[in-house]
Amino acid sequence: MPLDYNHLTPSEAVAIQKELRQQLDLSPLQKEITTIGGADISFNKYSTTVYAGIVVLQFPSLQVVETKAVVDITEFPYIPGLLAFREVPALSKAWEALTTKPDVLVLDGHGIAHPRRMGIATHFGLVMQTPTIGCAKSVLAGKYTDPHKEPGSYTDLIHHNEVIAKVLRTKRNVKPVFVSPGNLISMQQSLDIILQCVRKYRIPEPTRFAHNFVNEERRKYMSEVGK
DNA sequence: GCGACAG
DNA sequence: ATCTTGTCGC
Repeated sequence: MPLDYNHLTPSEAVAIQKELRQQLDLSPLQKEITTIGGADISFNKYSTTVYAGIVVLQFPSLQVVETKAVVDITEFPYIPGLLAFREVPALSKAWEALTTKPDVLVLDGHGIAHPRRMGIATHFGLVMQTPTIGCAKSVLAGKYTDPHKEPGSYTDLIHHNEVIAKVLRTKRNVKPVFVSPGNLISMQQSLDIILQCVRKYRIPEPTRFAHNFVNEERRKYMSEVGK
């Protein structure tokens, strides 16, 4: 049965995070990576309709092999620290619809770089029992010093004396991105994989493609129907 | 109590 | 996140 977090109160959501967290496994992924996925959500401001999508790419060539999108309704609001309760249900449906489950999935948001180590990538990885990586565009928790300006340089994002993410400069003269493991993968592997996914833009290809894809789906759906 | 705060 | 064209800067 599909996930339904719609009628949860924030404190109930936090309780679920603390429960799920006990199953977290950040040991190195043994399997060789042949495919990688990118997941994202798009929606119209003030609307509860969300468009969730996942793009599967060949790795390391990054050629797209499959795309899947679903339209869903989300009642849960955006609350910093509880993003997963708003987006994971819809993303799970897109995941189930995939013909090819990627070896690892990159989500638009944090993995363990979260106040309770339960960012959206970690949450999704625990619920779906699959390897995930979080790649966020801004920080939610922790402190860091700016990485050098050379592409590929990085520093540590630290929270309560723990390294919770790598602050990575993907391109010259752009803000860094925050890479952290979600579940079933290590911090070092997460960083290595994301580095191999950087091409011409600041955002690594998996999430960049997913972002473009869900936006296209949203506009297409709005013109076909009217909502 | 005050400030911060993924998408 | 989303609404949006041109434009300043490396």
